[in-house]
Amino acid sequence: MSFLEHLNPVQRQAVEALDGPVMIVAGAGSGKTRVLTYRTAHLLERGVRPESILALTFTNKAADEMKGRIAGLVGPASHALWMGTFHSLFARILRFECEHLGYHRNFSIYDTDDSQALVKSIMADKLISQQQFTPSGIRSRISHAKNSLVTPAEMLRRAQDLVSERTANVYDEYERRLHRANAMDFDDLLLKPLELFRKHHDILRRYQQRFRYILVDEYQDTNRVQYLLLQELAAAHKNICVVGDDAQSIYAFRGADIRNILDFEKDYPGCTVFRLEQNYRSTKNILGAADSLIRQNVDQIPKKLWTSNADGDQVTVDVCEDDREEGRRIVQAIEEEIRRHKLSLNDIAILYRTNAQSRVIEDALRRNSIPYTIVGGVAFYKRKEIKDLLAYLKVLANPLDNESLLRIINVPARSIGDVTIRRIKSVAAGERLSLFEALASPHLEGLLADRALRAVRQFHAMLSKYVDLKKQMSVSELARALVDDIGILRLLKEENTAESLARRENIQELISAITEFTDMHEGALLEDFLQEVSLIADVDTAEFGRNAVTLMTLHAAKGLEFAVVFITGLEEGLLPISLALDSREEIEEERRLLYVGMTRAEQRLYLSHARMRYHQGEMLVSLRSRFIEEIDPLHLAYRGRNGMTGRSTSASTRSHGAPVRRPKQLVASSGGFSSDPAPSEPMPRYEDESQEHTALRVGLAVTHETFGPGRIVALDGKGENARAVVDFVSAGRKQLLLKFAHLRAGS
DNA sequence: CTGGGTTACGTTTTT
DNA sequence: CGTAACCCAG
Repeated sequence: MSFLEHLNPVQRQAVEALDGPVMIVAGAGSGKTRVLTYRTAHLLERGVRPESILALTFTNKAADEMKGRIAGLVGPASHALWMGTFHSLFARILRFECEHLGYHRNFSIYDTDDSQALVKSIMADKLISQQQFTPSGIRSRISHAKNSLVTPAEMLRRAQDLVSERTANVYDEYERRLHRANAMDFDDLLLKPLELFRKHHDILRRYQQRFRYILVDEYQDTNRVQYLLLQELAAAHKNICVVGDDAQSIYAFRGADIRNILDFEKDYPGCTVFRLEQNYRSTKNILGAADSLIRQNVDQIPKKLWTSNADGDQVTVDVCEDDREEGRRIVQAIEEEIRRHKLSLNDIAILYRTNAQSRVIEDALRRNSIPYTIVGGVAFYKRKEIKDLLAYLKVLANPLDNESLLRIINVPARSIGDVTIRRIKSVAAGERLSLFEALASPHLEGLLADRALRAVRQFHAMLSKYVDLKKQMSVSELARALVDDIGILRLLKEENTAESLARRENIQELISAITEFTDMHEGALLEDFLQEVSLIADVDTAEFGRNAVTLMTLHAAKGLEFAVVFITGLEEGLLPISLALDSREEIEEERRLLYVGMTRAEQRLYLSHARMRYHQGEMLVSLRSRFIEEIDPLHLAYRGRNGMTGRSTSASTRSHGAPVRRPKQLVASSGGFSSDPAPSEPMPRYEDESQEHTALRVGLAVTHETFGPGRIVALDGKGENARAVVDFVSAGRKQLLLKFAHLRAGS
């Protein structure tokens, strides 16, 4: 086997130990993905059929990439592998088996928003105060209970306080309504298969026989239910191989249970453990910095990660006045990176703790015409117009889906208001009908006003028509016809705002996505498409290919790598985040999160913090994160403001600060940071930047069409975003976008 | 019932 | 700051 030569001795052993339980403790950047792909390829070469291999990854994208690499090694057999996320693979199994559990094959998948809407309406029905208990709080308690296999009855029995009691109450009804709507939430996609396996031993045996080899990536982030599922499936043959790194466990908040990795040796006696400790990704300085940080954690498996890579530069710590300066400095550093190291923009990532932090950074990038892509944020499939259209399709796929029906019953507005909806609900409850059926109930006559009744009947007729049509049409034909019928494109066109036009494009994009899906999967059903979109993660949709800087949360960065990484907002209250400050365990998770971010970097790493930052519209003063103090200063180079180097004043007074060894290479700066004069080579241009406003300067007298004569007091921004602040003689001070303002020189 | 307008409110991370 | 819930006039 030729490809085994590309592995170091431990990696090779891990690839070759095919039978029996195996745990691979894989440090950051230690070639874990390579081991997983080679191991899978090795299994295939040994004659194991691809359908017998179950490989669980953290994102769909990771699965696709791995499939691609395996295809490169062993050819198209890789397509038949069962490779994907826990949620998508078990949803697939449920499509086959759910009838054993009393569901129809066309069941809906409720995302977090759908679940929360359901919780909310149950609370409203039960007259539970939504001020006292928030729907989102109750929803997450229910989810937590489900993942701990606690039933509503058990929860009620154990309830010590009012919240638990109320939650148990809602939980009970929640489960009932989900089932009646032929719907499953995210948790059910794992719980129901477990229930299935436990109730039907014959089915379990079938799957045990099918999946003779199981591989699990990112094992440190599995939760209890996932662990139990694996236990059931692997019980017969014990050919289970898990790969993980306790230092990169960052999902405890959603139930990931570190015990799964710590107890693996106990659960599978006689298992073989391999430790991948050589890092191939980062420089010595980056790895040393990350390692000195993670050492502060008490809960961890001791390990020594090392690298034979070059020393590289020290990790840069940018001390900024405020968040806007942080943005400016990142821009400067990016421009410098590109110029000096000949990197392209997609070698660069900017990471942050919370999505809200992206805005300031985006502003800075946009002002300087640096293209970027955001992973997550308001993802495509979470946009209103997209969710609305998907809700229509969900109703067509599963007419029992009440939540989706409620979402669209009056979208676009068709005169079915709150009162009407409440009456329809009461008819549905009285006659034990789904909402969809209730729309056609004769009992609505006399109960509803004429106008409302007509609207309801018309709505029902339209939906019924498409429920019938879906049997004859392909999914994409159905979607096109539906969009036409709703007239949503026309409505958005009439609105004719920048926003409505963007929405129009989004809807058209969704239609192309559906078309693409139907082209790729022959005979695909509506529910197959809906399942796919329900389970895609933000990272799955990110385009890393195009020439742009990548922005994302630290969580989303897991599993990725970049030549240059910026981690922003290293401040107390932000990283570690304020909500995590009161327990050691939570702070340790924050520390691991930073560790994950730092170990994404290959060549250079920048950490930054701001002394002041806008938080909910208010300027707040923040302290430098304790995590910076914990990093061995040998690996750090500070860049203060105004050319000052060393620690900022606020930090130097902290009692924690042991005498600091002077970093070797302090980089002096004057406005910029480079100690050597900037090369005369021009800055790279990313977009066509118009130079048409260069004649304008501060102090120049100008005239505006409507505001009349005035004088420029400030200029800001570049290209499309160039702005001027002008003092007008009669209209006062205005800020204008030059693109629109058409200022003329002279008065 | 709709739409405009206001105010209140919140913010961790995500399959 | 940005969104979501809420209120009121038509």
